[in-house]
Amino acid sequence: MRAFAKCVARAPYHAVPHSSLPSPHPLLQTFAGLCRHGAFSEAIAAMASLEVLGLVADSISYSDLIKLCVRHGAVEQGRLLHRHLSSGGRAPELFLSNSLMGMFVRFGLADEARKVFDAMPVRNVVSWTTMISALTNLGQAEEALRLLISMQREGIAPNRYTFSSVLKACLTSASLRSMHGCIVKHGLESDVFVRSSLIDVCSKFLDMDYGYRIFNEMATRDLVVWNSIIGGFAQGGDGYMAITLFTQMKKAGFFANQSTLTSALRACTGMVLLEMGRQLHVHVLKYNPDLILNNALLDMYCKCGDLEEADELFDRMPERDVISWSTMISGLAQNGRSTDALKLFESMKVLGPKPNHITLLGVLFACSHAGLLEDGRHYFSSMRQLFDIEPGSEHYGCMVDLLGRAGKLEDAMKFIADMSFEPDIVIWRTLLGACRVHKDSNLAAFAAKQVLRLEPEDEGAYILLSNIYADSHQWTEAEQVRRSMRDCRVKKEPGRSWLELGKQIHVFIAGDMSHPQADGIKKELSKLLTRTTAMGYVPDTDFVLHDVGKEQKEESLRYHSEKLAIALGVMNSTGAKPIRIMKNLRICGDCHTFAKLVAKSESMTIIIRDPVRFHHFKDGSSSSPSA
DNA sequence: TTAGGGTTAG
Repeated sequence: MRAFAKCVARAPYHAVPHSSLPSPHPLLQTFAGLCRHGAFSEAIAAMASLEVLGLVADSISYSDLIKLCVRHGAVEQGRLLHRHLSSGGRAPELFLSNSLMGMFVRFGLADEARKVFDAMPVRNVVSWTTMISALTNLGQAEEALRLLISMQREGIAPNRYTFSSVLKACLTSASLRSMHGCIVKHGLESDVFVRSSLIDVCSKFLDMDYGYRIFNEMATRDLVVWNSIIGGFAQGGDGYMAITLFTQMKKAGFFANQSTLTSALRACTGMVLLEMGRQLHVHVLKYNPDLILNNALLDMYCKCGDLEEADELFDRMPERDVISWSTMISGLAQNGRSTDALKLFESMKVLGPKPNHITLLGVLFACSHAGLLEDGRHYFSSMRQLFDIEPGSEHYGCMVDLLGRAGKLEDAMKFIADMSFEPDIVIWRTLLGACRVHKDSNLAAFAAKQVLRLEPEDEGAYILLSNIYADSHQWTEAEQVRRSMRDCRVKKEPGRSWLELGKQIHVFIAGDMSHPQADGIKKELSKLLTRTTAMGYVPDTDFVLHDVGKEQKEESLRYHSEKLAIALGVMNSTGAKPIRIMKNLRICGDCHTFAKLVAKSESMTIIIRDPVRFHHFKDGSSSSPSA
């Protein structure tokens, strides 16, 4: 009733008789009709005639024409329209200026949007929000925040649209919290759009406690909010939390969309949960998965070591972008199929999109892990010439790894010295690792000092340095390093291996026999040791770095976490599926040999993933030459 | 006429 009364009140009781109004120019009527009916080219042509005659049409027609320019992606015509509306040096009216800004933003022409904005004599909240949103999307955070302050100085209050946009411009946890305070002051803290932005920004700062609190305080949630919180945990590395929330979301009655599934898959990838990833794949098949979801699925199979499934998916994908190709190339390389990775890169050069710096990282990784020194040099030197990619520190790191593995420590050192920028900690760590393998304690000491200069609490450097001294039986020096480690309160992260059996995850720590089936595992391990010893396995006590007796060393090797996991895997294996084991530290040389022989004696496939790569053991051979 | 979520490496 109230709406009806309003209409009546606005009705033109004293309308001017038609005959007394000047009749509009016929061209204006034609122009209005063309705009209203979407006749784009004709409307633009008519606009040129209006210009010649010095006629100005009505705002609704111009607004329709702006929408048509956007729909047709017609940048030049849009500019023409802007010029037409600004003719005579006057700014278009507020509503039209806002629309023009929106049009330029959609065309990615923020500078031109800014010109419209600056020329406006009056601006409303939409004008300010459009400009702020354009700036945040361009990463011009400071300018966006400056505009937020200016608009308030001019007496315009930001609304839910403004805050949803400007939150991306918070670059520190502190600025996020102060912006949250501002949102509360404006009474907008319960808006779902604002909250999902808040949660998203929290995840960027890895401040998920704060994000989770905001999420929990919400009375009503929509799918995007669930996606923000699940995505936040998945990207922040807390896969367990992401999966838990994914389950809760489904219980709350929401249906996962492509975005949700992408995050859930990322969580599985992070935790190397192949079985759960496969279950999600079944879920994905209900949709027509888009490129991003397929890429996430591809990455999950690669990172979980199921290359057959990854290969098949890659072939089946209806569309592949640079991420798909890079994922597959790195996946092959990480799973020990470097030659296939390089073959795929060669076909990408012919059939695929232009490689980017990440693609080249995968290629160099493939070379370094297969010891393909010359290929590596070739690809590295071709980066600039062929692909216009400037090598970054990661690419240099791969080259140092490649030279280091090949035992060319001096070349690696020279390579570092020739770098145009300061070597970072990763490069020094890589050199240090190579020094350990090739037992160059002098260079190792130098590299370790560089690492500790950049990161005084780097436990890896202490351990590697101590290992080098222990390898060369310099026990006093080894002990000295361990003592400085203790002084700095740096502790060695314990080796941890885990495997999925059904829906259970079994975790083992070196020497820890608290597993409920510990007795069975011990027996199985003895059996496996007897069989592998008969095949020539000799415990490689070089990998035990304490100054202890031979028997003690062997005892310590026997219960390395990956050996315990292998034993449990063999006990529960039907032989049909590979045994998949994950490890938090790099696999040691002794366990590498042991796994290879167990795979042969038991006729099984064993796949061990360490933080750097996968090791596939089958028929007594391995995808990796050594640890 | 203005707003929020998902993919490769590290």
